[in-house]
Amino acid sequence: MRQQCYRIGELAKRTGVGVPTIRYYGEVGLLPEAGRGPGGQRLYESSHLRRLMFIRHCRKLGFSQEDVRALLSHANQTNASCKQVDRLARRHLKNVREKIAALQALEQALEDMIDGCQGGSVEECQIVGALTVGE
Amino acid sequence: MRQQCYRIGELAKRTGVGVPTIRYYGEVGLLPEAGRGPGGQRLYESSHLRRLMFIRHCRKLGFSQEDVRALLSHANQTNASCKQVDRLARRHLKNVREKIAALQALEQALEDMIDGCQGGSVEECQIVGALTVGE
DNA sequence: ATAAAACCTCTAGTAACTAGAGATGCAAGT
DNA sequence: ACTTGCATCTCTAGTTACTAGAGGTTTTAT
Repeated sequence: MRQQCYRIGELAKRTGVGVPTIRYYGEVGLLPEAGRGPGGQRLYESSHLRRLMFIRHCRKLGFSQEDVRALLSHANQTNASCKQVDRLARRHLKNVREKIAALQALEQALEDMIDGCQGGSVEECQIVGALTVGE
Repeated sequence: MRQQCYRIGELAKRTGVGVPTIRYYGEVGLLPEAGRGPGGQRLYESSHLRRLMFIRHCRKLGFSQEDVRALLSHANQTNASCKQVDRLARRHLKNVREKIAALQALEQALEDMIDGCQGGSVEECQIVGALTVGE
């Protein structure tokens, strides 16, 4: 009645997280360190698998490592209210929206710059001009 | 008939680039190293001022350091065609648009997650659920 | 038995700065 | 002349989140 064990490569395949990255997560404490086999290899259990999946989803959604830590600690207190989780998600959404807005402004500026360019020499180039004078 | 000279703090004030960043740009070769005064202080000339402005505008538009290097070298060959510059700007615009699209997908995913959350305990929280099961 | 694949540790590199320590330089006030 | 205080200097290390590589051991398959 022993637990199912995965070696690091197996875990990598099942989660889509690279092998070095898994080791790295162990080092920085995102993923508890695994037990070791006789030859020194890491042996992970299904709890690791679940946790690593969770981490991967968070990272895919762009949460920072710090956020992931917080989310993990909240997610494991099953009885607590999910207010904190909600708050974190909303804050992150706000960040994402701000980034989008900034990038859209950038997009506009680049479009204007490119539209102004008629070809020709650098001397007359609107792009270079815009970058030189700016603002 | 000597050139106007700026010390690093003055340059920082005029360009809005931080003092350590200016020194850093010197180190990595984005900005030519300045001459030194008797006490060893950097003394910049108006050419530095112009170049630093150019760099700052580029960085504000999100060009990478590598891009800035390329833009600078093109901008200084005044007779060359501005094709390269145009190409760089377009490539960058493409990157920006891709980033926007990715972030918008993210935004949607986060909105869905947050909308599903009814408050209550972590155990029933849709956010935690989504992060755990994912995909 | 041997060869290949997977694993191990450790160090260093990425981008683009930012922060800090500890030592001078310089201009102004007493 | 002296002191105060800000600006500047050099140098090292830290940030984020990994990724790459060297060089060695273990496991697995033939």
